[in-house]
Amino acid sequence: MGRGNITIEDVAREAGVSRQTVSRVINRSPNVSGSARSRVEQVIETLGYVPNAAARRMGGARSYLLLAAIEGGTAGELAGRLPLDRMLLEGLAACSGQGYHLMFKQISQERDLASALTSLTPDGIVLLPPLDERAEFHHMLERRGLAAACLAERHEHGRVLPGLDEAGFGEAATAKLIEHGHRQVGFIAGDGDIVRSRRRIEGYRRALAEAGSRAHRHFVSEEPRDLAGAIDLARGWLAPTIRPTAIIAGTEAVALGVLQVAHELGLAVPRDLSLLALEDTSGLARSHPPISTLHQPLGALFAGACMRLIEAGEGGGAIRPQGTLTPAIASAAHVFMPRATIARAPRAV
Amino acid sequence: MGRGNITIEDVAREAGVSRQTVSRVINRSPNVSGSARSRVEQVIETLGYVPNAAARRMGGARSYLLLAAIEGGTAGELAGRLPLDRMLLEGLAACSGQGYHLMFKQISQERDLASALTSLTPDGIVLLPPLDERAEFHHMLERRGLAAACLAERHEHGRVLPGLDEAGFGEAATAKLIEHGHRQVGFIAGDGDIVRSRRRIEGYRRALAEAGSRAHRHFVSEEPRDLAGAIDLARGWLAPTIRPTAIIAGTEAVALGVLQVAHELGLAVPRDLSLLALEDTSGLARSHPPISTLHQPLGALFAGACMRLIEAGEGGGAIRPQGTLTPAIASAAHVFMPRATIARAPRAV
DNA sequence: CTGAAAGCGCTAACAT
DNA sequence: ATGTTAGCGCTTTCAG
Repeated sequence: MGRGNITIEDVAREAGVSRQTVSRVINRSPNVSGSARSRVEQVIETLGYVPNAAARRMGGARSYLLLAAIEGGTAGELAGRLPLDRMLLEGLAACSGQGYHLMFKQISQERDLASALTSLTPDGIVLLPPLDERAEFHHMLERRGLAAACLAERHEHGRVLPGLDEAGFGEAATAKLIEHGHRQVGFIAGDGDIVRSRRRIEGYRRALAEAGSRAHRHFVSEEPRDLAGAIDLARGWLAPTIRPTAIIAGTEAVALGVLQVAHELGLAVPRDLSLLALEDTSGLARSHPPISTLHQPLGALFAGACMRLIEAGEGGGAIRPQGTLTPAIASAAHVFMPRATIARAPRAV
Repeated sequence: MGRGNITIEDVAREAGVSRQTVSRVINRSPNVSGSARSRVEQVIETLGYVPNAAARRMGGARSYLLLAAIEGGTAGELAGRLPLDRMLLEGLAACSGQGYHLMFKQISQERDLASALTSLTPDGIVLLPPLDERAEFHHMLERRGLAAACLAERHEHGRVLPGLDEAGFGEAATAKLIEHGHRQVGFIAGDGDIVRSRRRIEGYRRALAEAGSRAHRHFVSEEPRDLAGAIDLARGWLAPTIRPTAIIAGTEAVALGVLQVAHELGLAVPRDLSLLALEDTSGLARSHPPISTLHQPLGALFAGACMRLIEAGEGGGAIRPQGTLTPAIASAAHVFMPRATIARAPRAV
């Protein structure tokens, strides 16, 4: 027994069957008689047997390991890019529910990916943004026949591409306000991923242009704003007579800042000003009034990606290449949290 | 070559040595001639060889895997307890720098721990709070001869116990304010881990009592406060003539709330009111004025715990039991970030 | 449906 | 200093 752990051998002996039968039971092979199966399951329970993951992999089968690839950079640099804490917890829940393990790894170059793959031989890999846009990575994975997944897919030029649809996200947020009669909609980017902010603004512009508004020429702040920056900007926008009737805030800090300025200026929210935040935090749920959000549920999207990878693996023993992955149906790309900061636009501006 | 990966065998053949010599090179064994070593290293580089982690474990040696045990619960429940995103990133950096892998796992009961250990056979395990106080877990690890580490240790009743010294943390924060002449120091707990908040308050009380103050009888809020709650409370405290001259805020939200109330009431910060937050976030660094913090660098503490585990393993081939772990010298238990919200107490209250 | 044999890639232990 | 041998625990063959 080597290090004293209970092995498949122990279970086999105790149950009076061969190792192979035990193996079939733990791998849910159909070719096991009911009696043998129940006996083995009984012994497994009694002995508290747990298969050794490394040995399992060595047998040449699945590794029951999923890899989540994070972009390179220090903790400080990556701060706020992705809600890694939620993704970790929700991904863990999805994986361990299926008997899978989950491991995160920072990947900068192709060789990092190659090392991780040969060293760990995962059954699948989730390319977290912005790695999901690196064609080289997809190629390498395809070459190795490894299942890959992204948080979501976007539709562009009639094609389906990997990556979050940030433009669509910005568009949807804007549409939500337009629905309520707003035309003078402002957009303030928060600090975080600048690239993603830009894309959201594209969508915002598109939606406003289609609605015949020109607000996107005056009321956009592309540069990242923190609380103080948002406050400064909001004062400039909201004090004049001609002002936005609704503002989209990229982050919690921006939303709180705008809300504060509205208070200062005596603007009632949402009567005089509607407010929509693009991330969902506890602070927003508890402000006065609580702030409505349209956000990407990245934790759920990540868990969904893990599930798809697992299903792809379970499918036929062999792991299907990335192309055959089922679409991200598990969770919506964005979720609206109606709270108390969206109302119909006032008649005149 | 099985799945097409380069194995130690390929390297050995190419370098004209035995597998064992290659193994010795990658494991930094001293018993290799310079010529053989350089030849092997050359081939490894050329072929891009990376050892297979599973096979390495199977060889009976180290697994080069560290496990971080998180308490059970959903992502929502655990929100804000621990800065898992930072810990993940900083831990990853520490581990991968040493050729180690890092895996997080939620552990609720003993059997979860047992499963994780037999399934993954990690070389060491970090018990994240509050798991670090579960004696059963320590016992199990000791029984298995597995190295364990916590984020930090605390000193209590003359004994060294696992776990963060939350009381000492609260005490240090209070002392910092007392140093500046404050006696009327308030404490507002944020939402998050209630148990930890309580302990901090213990330390806070102790420090004030020793300084001969009775402020801790009036100006303590044990119950978790969010932004709105903090604002309500702060209004009650700061409007009267007899009021705290300094406030310790458990979280960012609380600190920002207090600051807002100070503004409302025309209290200058820090002239009329000093403010110290117990967590360090970008929002605090950017408020007006930026808020001073005394915080636990949990990311760094976690990375330090990983390093200690790795060193313990490297030490003598066999992994040393937990008792022999070196203390957490890598990083201080708390870090003071002087910004602009602490000043000497006003003369009269 | 079940068992026996062979081997995954690596490293301890033992030789040399 | 280096090579040889024997597994680690499991799963894939391939036979019954």
